Amino acid sequence: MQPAATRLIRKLEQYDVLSDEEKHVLEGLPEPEKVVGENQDIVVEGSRPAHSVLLIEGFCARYSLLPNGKRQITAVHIAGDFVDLQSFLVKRMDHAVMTLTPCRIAEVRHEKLRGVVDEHRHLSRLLWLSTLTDAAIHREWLIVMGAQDATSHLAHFFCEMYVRLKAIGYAQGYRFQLPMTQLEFADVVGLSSVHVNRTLQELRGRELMTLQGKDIEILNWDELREVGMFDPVYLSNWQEPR
Amino acid sequence: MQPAATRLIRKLEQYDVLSDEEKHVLEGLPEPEKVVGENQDIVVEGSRPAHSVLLIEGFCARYSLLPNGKRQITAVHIAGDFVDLQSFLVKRMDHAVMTLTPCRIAEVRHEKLRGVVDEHRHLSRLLWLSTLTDAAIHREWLIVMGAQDATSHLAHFFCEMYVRLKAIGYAQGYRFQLPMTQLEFADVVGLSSVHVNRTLQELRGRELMTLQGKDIEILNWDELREVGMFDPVYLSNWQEPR
DNA sequence: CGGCGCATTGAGGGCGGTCAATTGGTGTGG
DNA sequence: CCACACCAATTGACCGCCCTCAATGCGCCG
Repeated sequence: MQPAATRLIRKLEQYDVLSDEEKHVLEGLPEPEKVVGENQDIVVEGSRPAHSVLLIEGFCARYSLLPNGKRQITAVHIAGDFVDLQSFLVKRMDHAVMTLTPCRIAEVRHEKLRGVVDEHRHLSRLLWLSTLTDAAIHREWLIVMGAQDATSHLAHFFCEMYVRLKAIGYAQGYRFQLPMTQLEFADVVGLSSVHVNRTLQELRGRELMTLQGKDIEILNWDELREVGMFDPVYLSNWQEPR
Repeated sequence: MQPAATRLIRKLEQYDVLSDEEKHVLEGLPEPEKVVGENQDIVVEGSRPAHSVLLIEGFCARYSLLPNGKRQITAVHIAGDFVDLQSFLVKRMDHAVMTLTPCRIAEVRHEKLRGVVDEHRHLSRLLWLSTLTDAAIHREWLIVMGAQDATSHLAHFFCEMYVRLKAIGYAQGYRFQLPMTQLEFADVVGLSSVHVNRTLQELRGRELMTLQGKDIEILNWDELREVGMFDPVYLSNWQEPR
């Protein structure tokens, strides 16, 4: 079994148990792995891809550029995420996806995906569910963006990334790596990088977390959660097995 | 044919042509219509509904309440929208849905939906697509929320609502009804109602639009679009027929 | 060693928030 | 028909969060 399929299987097993046959079907799905450097667009706005991208290793961001020159990051993707599964059903990309780090990716051709979705009801629902989880994260970001201040917003973001990274085994205790610059944080939370910097100092000063380069340690999970008003249900809200 | 099914069919026909058989299947889906007064919760946060709600007539809002006392509206739904289709696959509602006006709704039981989705690949994809359109709107709201100022944000919101209402025949020329209070606008755009009020005065003062009570008229579409950096592609970005 | 990108700091300003009062429209009961 | 209650819209005053501009430090790499 190639690693790309492993990733995909593990991803969908988050949602429900897979039969051996289903796993076998999934193994045939991804194309051979590719390696991409950092700060590269892997999906271009306005394009009309014939495949979706499965992220095997690394970090990516979905983003849009506005006429006023600002960039808004609308999602941060980690290993195992289907970065643009929606492009399977949607005509044209209304945003771009770039790598934040060097990445290993595998493409999944829509043509093949179509076959799997049409033939395997259960897998089809799981893939649908995976886009619904994306939407749930979008909604949560919207809530935080609209109703929380800078400190709270950043706290929430770090809580979310911690939970998601922990879930795929990318955290040791309360330590994890988040290879993003403060400018990228700023484009996630809709603040200036200057203010992000000051807010990070506040989070450090309150001894909620440390952040040096890419290395983060959460020092006080309970309080960080409270400051960020973070409730992780939106991240793992799928139906139980059947 | 009952009106509820008509609505659902028209909704999916936005995405692709439906066969007579498919239409027939959809006709059997909605339960008898219900009427709900304004400011009522029709989906409760934390609940685990056995049906999804199809909005036949009226306006609804998805919203979340935060520990800090604020309310964030994450979506505004209009006639024809499937208000919580995602609850079909997601365990528990992570937000609530309330009526903004008196509404006519029809429930669609998940049990029945499951049958349709399993038996009809094409309909299944169209329903999936409808949740992807919701997600696209979420992303767009995120972008606007994070990267545009108050004037621009409200202009964008009115552009979006105009295009969506126009598409279902709810606008005459550049006039339409949007039965929301300024406080509700505020909870959409993440501003205080005081500032919304002042921003509306600016939009009026620049002769971009009028707004008296529920009645809106767009006076200068091109400039309103430009101010709001509004590009409607995200609203109708689905694949062509097949 | 020099260059470059990122982090950090300072100063000043503006957008939008909060608090509070007033106006106005609408529905209801006397 | 008027009085009153209630809710939405509006206005004013003041404040604070976050922005912009700009300079400085700092680590990494060629």
